Amino acid sequence: MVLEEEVKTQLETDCPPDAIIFDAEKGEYICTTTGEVLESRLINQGPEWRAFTPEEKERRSRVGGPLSATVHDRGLTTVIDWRDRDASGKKLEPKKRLEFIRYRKWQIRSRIQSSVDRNLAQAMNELDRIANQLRLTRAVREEAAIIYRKAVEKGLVRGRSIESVVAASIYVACRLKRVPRTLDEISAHTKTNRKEIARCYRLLIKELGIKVPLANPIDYIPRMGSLLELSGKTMKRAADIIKMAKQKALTAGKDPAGLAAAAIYIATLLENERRTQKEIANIAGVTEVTVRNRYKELVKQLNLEIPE
DNA sequence: AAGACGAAAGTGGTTGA
DNA sequence: TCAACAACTTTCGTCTT
Repeated sequence: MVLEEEVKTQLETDCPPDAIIFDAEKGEYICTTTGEVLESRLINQGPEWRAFTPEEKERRSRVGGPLSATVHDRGLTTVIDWRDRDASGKKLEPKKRLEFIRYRKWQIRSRIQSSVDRNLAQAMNELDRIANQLRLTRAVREEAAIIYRKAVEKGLVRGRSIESVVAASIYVACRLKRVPRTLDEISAHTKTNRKEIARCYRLLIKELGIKVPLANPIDYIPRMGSLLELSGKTMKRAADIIKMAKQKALTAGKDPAGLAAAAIYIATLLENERRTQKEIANIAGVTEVTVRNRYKELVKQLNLEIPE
């Protein structure tokens, strides 16, 4: 990506630009000489909406950010900070300070300053942070925000860390929107472990009555494929293999990521775009052994001919 | 030397009594 | 709550390219 190349030259470091690699997964720039993580600069997908009708334009083109479920108060207000400091961080003079206390009081009165609000404010921060690192689309974020809101309203967050419930909401949103992210990927960006997030995830589906479509290995292919820099043809091939496997009911109970990995491995062999099992396994978040096992199964059951 | 393969033991999560 | 169980991981030795 051109953009990333540009960023490399702007990073404050002694590393030569061509020694820097970009980890698209984490959104980090890493220096290959020192192993140092230089900066986690991510493209923030800002307001992006279009007006289709004149009325819409009228309504939407007024000042202020877009309405969004990912901001706790839907992005409508400015918050006066509780610290008695000005923008540069200096203490305010006593007189000014009193003034601000007055302002703040009014602001608090003018909003419903419930615990729910405060919880949401913090949660939406977390959500944005994690979603940024996972490079999730706006649609997924909105979905996650809505799910989280419901969870708060149902009192499901009490006794659990905000972060883990947020992470679980994101996971649910990903599943619903068919954006494959594994629990491991999500937990890698949080302080909580996978187990806790999985527990929250189960709670969410149960309590909110959410029906989650079964994870489909095919959904993993485009992303894994692009990380491996495979051609579209190879990805198509991998998808076909999964389809065949599904018809033969070979997919039940198997880790979808492992299946996708195996299908990709086979496709690379068939299309002569060889990748090692290790490369694929790393990206899929499974081990070589699993790739191998699935690969063996698939080849056998589908009677595939693997060229030398 | 790196990759592929497979056996064997270990791990974490689910299920069912 | 516990044990059985399936899928997956870890580890390691061997074979292949």
